[in-house]
Amino acid sequence: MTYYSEHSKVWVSVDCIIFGFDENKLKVLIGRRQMDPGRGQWSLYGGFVSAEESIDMAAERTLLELTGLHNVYMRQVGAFGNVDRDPGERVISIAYYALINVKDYSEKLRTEHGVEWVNIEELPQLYSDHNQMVSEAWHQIKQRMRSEPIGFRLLPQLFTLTQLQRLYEAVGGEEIDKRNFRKRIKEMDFIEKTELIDKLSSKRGAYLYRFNKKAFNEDSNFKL
Amino acid sequence: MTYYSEHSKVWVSVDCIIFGFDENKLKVLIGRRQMDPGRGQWSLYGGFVSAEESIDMAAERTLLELTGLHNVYMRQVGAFGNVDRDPGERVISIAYYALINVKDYSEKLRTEHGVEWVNIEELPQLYSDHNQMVSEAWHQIKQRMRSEPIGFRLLPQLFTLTQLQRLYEAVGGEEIDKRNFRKRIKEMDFIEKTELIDKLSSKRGAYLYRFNKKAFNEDSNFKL
DNA sequence: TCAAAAGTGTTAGATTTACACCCATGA
DNA sequence: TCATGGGTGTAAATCTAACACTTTTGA
Repeated sequence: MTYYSEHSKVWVSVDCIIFGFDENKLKVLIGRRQMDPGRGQWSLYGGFVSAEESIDMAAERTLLELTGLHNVYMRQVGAFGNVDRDPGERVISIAYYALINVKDYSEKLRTEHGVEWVNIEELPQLYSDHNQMVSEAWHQIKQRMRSEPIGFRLLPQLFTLTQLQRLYEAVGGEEIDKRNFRKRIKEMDFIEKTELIDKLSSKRGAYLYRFNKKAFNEDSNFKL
Repeated sequence: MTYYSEHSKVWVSVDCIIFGFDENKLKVLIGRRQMDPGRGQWSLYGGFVSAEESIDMAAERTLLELTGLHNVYMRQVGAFGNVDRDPGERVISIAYYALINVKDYSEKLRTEHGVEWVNIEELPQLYSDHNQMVSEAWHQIKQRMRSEPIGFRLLPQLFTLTQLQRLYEAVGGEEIDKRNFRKRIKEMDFIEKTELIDKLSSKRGAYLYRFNKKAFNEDSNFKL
């Protein structure tokens, strides 16, 4: 308290927009808020930033606490700091989004925490300014997914081209021409066709592909 | 202190990356830090967020304090929150960038505050993580200037096409073909040619243009 | 008279978009 | 046998990028 003691401090929290992709829809993980004020309202999952951790670490810790997952793709959305954004106290919150494969999140843990995957187009009203955070995060991944190969984080390691296309359609919010899409994919050598065939989603079966991160780092140019 | 009292609070500050354009260069306003720790180091201009103001208001207040300017284009860059980013105490800082016309900032006020316009390519080492803030802010305006007509904020109301081109070159960091540039400008009807001629920067003289905001809002499609 | 900046069109190449049919299989 | 999703190529249109000379005028 030596330098800045004449200034007042505030609570700082992090809120996580956890994106998943399932049933051809972009989903967000939300739950009922467990504390006052606003107990019982739909909400993003968040937590307070403690004195000994960076804001990035706080976001990672919060995500880990909820999902048990490490090494997740997370990026900051921005700080939300209206004075009355939280109905209880003055809290500044920093939003982060995370991209996970829904299959990596155990149903058991999910239900234990009482959170649910909800279609991003059908979100209920959320606590505080959380809807705004989600919109902003969605906007950001829309942009970023065109120029960086981050979409794969939302898919299993092996995926079909149709799955990949549906993902891009769900995030971008509009249909994509199948042939044009596949043409562009074929130009990216780091999206590798395997000899494996997925028989779950069609009778004929579809080739499974994988994203080769190492090949991407050498070759590295992505554009969709 | 009723709801969240078990959690610790932190100081939150705002730091302003104030961009200007002069002598065909993108410039940033920096000054010598007036307080400990780090007194005397080159630094962005900033201030603490008080309990009664939003973070956006804190940024506006800080900018007003330094420049006397209202209604400036300001956007949040993001939150910077490493534990030891500030050498004195744990402070989370939210960076904002502002775009101003250097002519709108009186030399008198500027010297009173002891700040200077420095070419963004030639910035010295700045206090704390301020260089990182500047890089990130620069990156963001580079992106945004291609899709939104915000560059005009850095120019006088009346400007020549060469000035506009030099601005885009300075921000983008690469040369632009003159004819292609002017072709695209001509397609945007909200960039209006006036009958006025600027004789300062060339012997022959160049037509002055103005950005018509109202026309833009009706017509509205910008791409550079 | 010459240096310095203003102003002006065309063309080749690259990129983007639109579009329709056959294939393989399980039910 | 038929409904379902998998897989494939071409052509027109649009966009982008490259490029050079004439004009004006103050010094």
